[in-house]
Amino acid sequence: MIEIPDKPPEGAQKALIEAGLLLFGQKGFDATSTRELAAKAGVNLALIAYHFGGKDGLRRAVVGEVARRLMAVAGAPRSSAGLTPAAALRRLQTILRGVAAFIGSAPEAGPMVNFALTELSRGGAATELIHDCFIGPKHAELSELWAIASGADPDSEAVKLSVFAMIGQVLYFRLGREIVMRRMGWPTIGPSEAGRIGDVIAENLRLLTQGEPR
Amino acid sequence: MIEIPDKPPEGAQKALIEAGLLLFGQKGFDATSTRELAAKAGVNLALIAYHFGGKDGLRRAVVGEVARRLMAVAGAPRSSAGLTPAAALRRLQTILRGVAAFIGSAPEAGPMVNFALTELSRGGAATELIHDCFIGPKHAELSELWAIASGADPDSEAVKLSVFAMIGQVLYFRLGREIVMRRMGWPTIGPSEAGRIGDVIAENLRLLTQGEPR
DNA sequence: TGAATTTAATCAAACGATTGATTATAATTA
DNA sequence: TAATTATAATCAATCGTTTGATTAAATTCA
Repeated sequence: MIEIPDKPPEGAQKALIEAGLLLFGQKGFDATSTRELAAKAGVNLALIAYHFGGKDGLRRAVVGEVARRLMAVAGAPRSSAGLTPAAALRRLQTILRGVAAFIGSAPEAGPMVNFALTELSRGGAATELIHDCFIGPKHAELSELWAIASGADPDSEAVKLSVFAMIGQVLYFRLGREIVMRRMGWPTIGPSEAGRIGDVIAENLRLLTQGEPR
Repeated sequence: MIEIPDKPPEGAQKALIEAGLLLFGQKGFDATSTRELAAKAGVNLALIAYHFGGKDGLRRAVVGEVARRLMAVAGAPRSSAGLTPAAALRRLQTILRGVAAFIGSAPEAGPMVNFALTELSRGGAATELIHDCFIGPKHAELSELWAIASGADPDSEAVKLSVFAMIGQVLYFRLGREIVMRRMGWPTIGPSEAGRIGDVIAENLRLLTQGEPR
């Protein structure tokens, strides 16, 4: 069972969790040794077992911390009742621009996204947790906004799938970072490039929600 | 250096590469032991060193095989000269529908996509290879089609980014498979579900390329 | 108050198990 | 014959974990 700490850990625990988030995300769980973790955290090796019961306990703690941060980033769910289609679109665009900026250029986003997506694609125990406390509610909120903006039914399959597709768009710019940089001829993806990615996503959003259905 | 074999391997080599593709994709490279690989391949342990020089050599061989298969799936690049916008859109939709069907429901797609994306996100030596012989040319072809369909400049940043976003859409349905299934209430993603995903992507494609620019 | 005890945290060192790799020899195959 | 595969043993290195000792603060008790 994975639990979400209500308050951020401190001291050695915090150092180990941060080292885990970084190294697990960069190299993967199995490629990271406990000694490496301890060294990166500046902490004694035995503290992994002491605080988390073992390496896998640290993995669970990292998952919990990721979930905690994601919830903090996402913020409290805002009601979209009474929004005009234009306002709903604007809010969608703002959210996606924020996510694109964070995911594209925030230095801590890389390991976090890598770690989370690896956990998800391997179908570990993290799947349920991350779904329940982040993706589930957030997807529902985005679907509602999408429905208002486009005039469709929020519970329709097309809307729900479109929202997933929209999420996938953004995530790929982190996952395929190297490829994108190479192909675009960008030396890096900084705030400026992330902003231009956000522009394209926002424009896509407008076209997808405002276009005439056939 | 990674090389692409011009003809598919046979015998023990083939068995080992297939085991590698499966296990590396499912559990990750470092989580897979050489003994596990040999057992899954039904082959003796020493043959990994004999044929590939070691575990990492097998990894390179798997990358080469993935590149070979991707090129086979992608097929020869077709010229899009002289296409009408409507025809370009149709071809785009057909390609994406095919990719969605393969990625969404083909059983061998999971480990392959997992493996390839892990290699890409870790920025290993595979990045260059997969980019040069698959993503690069394919992205150029798709950009050309997109440009014809939408009337934009194929070399514009917006078109190139839109094509990446389009690719990201499709990939996410494999990577976030478990999440999508859970949220959609689908027990699995079979040909039927993959088809409906393809429908949404194709419709999105139409809206994105045919919508009025602002 | 002052001594005794408990508790939590940290440490260096070592443990047994597993890892990838190597070796020599035999059997098989083309 | 030459290339390939199987068998089985062994290697050094590294793995995750455990151990017993040490430290410092908190608690209890006389």
